[in-house]
Amino acid sequence: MPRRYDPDRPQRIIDAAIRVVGERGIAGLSHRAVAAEADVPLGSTTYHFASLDDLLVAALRQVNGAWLAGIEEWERGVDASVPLADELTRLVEESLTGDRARAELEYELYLAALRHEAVRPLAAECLDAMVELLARRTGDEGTARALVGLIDGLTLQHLLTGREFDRAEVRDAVVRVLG
Amino acid sequence: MPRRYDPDRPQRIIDAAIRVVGERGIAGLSHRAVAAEADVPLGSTTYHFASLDDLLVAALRQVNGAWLAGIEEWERGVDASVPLADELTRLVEESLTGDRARAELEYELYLAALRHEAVRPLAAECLDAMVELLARRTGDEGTARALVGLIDGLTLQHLLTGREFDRAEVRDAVVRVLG
Amino acid sequence: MPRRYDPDRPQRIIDAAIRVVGERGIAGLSHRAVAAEADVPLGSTTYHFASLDDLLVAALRQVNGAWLAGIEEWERGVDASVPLADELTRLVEESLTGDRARAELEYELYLAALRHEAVRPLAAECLDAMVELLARRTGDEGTARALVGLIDGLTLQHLLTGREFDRAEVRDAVVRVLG
Amino acid sequence: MPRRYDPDRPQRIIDAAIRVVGERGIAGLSHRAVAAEADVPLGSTTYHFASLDDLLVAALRQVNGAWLAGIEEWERGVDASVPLADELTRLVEESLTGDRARAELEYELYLAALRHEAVRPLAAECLDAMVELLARRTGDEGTARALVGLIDGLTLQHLLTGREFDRAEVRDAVVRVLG
DNA sequence: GATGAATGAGAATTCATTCAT
DNA sequence: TATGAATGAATTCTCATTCAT
Repeated sequence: MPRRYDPDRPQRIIDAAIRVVGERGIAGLSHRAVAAEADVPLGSTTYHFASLDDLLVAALRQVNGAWLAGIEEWERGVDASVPLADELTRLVEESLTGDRARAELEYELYLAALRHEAVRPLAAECLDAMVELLARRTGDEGTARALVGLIDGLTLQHLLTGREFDRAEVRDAVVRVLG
Repeated sequence: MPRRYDPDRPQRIIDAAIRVVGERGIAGLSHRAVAAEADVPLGSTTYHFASLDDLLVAALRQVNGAWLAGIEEWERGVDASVPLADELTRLVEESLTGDRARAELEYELYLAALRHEAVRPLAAECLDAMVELLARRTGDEGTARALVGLIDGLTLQHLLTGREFDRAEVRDAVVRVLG
Repeated sequence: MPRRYDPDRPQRIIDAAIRVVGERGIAGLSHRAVAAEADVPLGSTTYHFASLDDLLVAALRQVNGAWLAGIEEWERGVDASVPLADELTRLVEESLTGDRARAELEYELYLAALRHEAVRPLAAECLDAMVELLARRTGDEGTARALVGLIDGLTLQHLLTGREFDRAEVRDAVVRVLG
Repeated sequence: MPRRYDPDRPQRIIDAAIRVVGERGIAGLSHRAVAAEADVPLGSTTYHFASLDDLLVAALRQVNGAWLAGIEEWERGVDASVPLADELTRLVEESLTGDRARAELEYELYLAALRHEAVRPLAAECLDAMVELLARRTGDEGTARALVGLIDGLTLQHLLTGREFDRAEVRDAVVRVLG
């Protein structure tokens, strides 16, 4: 087998890792699985990412980045003439009715951080960024934090129970928290 | 070595499994680890629980039961003369300032449910029970669901960021959701 | 492949480990090599000896035992009418002109103990046993220790330089240490 | 990154290799470990030393050289008015009470030589040099060889058993071998 | 000349599960 | 019924060496 010159192999390994986590969860992440998914030799994954933790963090950092970009795009698209509650409800709805695998991936990040020391800063960073962004709209950090909590909690409920998304109910709760 | 008469060995195995999950997370659950923790032969764990999933479900079912019992005890102790928001804030505070390992264990249940088909009903049951219980107080399921979401989300925030518990802030959010 | 009932498999694994160390040195000891040599599955070696250290210690303990038995046999065969120096010289000669692999194995034990925490007690035990045994003949521990040192050092010299065994020279040195 | 002009990089790699062997033993020697310790790129170690054996031999040759220099310095410092036994005892004492890591390193050379074809000449050279040097004092090669054996054997005993250094005992043995 | 990248082999362990006793 | 033994697959990680740049 020829030795391929492959300058963005690290990036391809990260992408493969994200797909693996998306499909099998963080518990299913392994050097082998990633190597197979990226179609690179096993040793290549450990060459570029010395430990599985390194790879996990690199992958989650990228997921985080994409998530933050999505949020910021949402913010830029917010219509000032529409109540914030409507726009937030839309955000939740799009997250839930869109790619379920992606939503699961994002929440798996949160929960993995509970056990994974190395992942906690990533999750915290995500939370903080979301709070800060919402605080710019609400003018009040406490309210922003409550909103993030509410949204996260409701999203988890839906992911776990499979209940249908109820737009009015979510909107109503958001309105109340906004005060 | 005499074959000991040991009628509650299955229970002791479950208890050991809970300790193992509490210490190492669900990813750290293994027949071997449980057998060592319970001080029973390895074969005993597979004899009483044919697969690791069976053992995991049995353990989580027990954790759930204890959690529900705790909630119900909280409900019985609720002072009708005190605003519900105060009692709920106290509930969150006690969960966060008490045994962190226990809180993590409960949220790890959520994580497991995201990926583990077999665990999802347990998580859903827990959520539904909490909603039902709160609905008895709020008189309204939608509000109860929003409350549960808010509480879960805020608890996760605290577990992940390590931020200090801010009683006034939490209480304020609960008050708003209660309407 | 049928699951063989094989009650003395642990012993066979130890024997295989000794052969492996004999042929490739302690650095060449690996689960794989032992499994192949013993003709058992790889997992079998780790089942019976949880870590490679465990296996190494078990193997060296057996080598030690055989060595001690050899020394004790030598002692029982010592002819009281022959000067001790002659009998000791014979002991060294037999060790050097006999199975070179065995002699190397025994000295590798000594030297491995320098780095291997787990092996040190074994080497020390061997040394102490030899000293005690010789002290019974010399009546004096200090002399016994010097004798053991001399014998070990000369043996190493021969193993390392490949110099021919010079009976008179060795005997002469032993005589002097005996005083 | 500029290509630095670094004419004694090979020497720095050797020094790093000696430190690695000193800390982790010969079994712990690897290109990677040396590259990290010397703070040079991995490829640099294989560029200057084509195989790991080459590097090991270069490192041990240097250790040998330092050891021989130490012995020769000892010889030059020998006080003719002091009995040779006293000076030899001092030599052993200094080796044992000084840097234990250094003493271990020197005896690890012996271990390596037992198994490593390429290292044997180095060990033999060391032994021969010491014998020759002592023979200049004793006037007799056989006695010198016995002395070297005694010293090596006693040193090993102390390294392995951790017994306290007993000056009188060692001196007594040396006196006897000197005849 | 010099070096980062690449790779395939092999290292120790862990493990769920099966099966003979 | 209960359990120690057994096994094969999979785990992470390390490594010597080669090679394209």
